[in-house]
Amino acid sequence: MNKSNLYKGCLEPIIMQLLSDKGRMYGYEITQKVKDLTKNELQITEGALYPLLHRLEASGILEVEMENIGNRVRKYYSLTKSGKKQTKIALTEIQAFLDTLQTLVNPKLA
Amino acid sequence: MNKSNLYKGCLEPIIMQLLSDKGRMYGYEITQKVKDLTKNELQITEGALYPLLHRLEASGILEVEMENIGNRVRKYYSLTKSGKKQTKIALTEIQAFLDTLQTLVNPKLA
DNA sequence: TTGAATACCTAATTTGTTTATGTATTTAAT
DNA sequence: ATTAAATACATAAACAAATTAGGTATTCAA
Repeated sequence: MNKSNLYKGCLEPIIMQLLSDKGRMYGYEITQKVKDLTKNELQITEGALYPLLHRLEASGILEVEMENIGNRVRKYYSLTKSGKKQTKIALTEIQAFLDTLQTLVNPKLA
Repeated sequence: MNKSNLYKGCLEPIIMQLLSDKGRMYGYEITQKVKDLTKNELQITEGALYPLLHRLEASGILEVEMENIGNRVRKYYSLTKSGKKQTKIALTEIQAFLDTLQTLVNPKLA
């Protein structure tokens, strides 16, 4: 993540962390998991999620396995080897970003 | 801040917090202060800052005092009464947002 | 005297969202 | 049996908040 980006791109590390934790997930599952984990605070919209998953796949961070569930197709995403490396970096960066924001927004806790 | 906004609008509460803390500041001073406080991690661009200050002024959150420093004009911004109320709300919201992100990105610390 | 720092500003562009819309299957309720 | 809600994928248009790039002008330091 570009450090000068004050805000954008939090969705990407969130998804990378989840996949790092769960091994593999499909899109809809991710939306539900985030909704669950955040007690409905964060609702990932599909319009944000699916294009992002496609971008991460195209850039070699994620790989996809199709699975047939009844007559329905489910697309399971997981981190590639390269994706795992980049996840470590991304998580370190977003953690630094959150720490920075935290001290700015609540300097008493600094 | 819209809770479903995964990212946007962190600059706004940062500025509100700073003004809440310092009483009054001018634009350039804000950029330098943030740069300082974050050890060069966050560089607020003027293209983001000035339009935001103008928006906050237009919406009655900030008020402005012009001051002549030599031949130069400095615009000091401070929170209005209404702005102070909204700052409390904004800071509570961004804190919740940061906590949420924190647990997602590092569930071990949850 | 010249470049860097101070101090303001805006327009065009980029980017990552939301909103809206679509398809189709499966499950639960009436 | 029928219908609504949930599951599961997807994309296009619109939007908002940033970046980039440009501008003006003063002050300070080399």
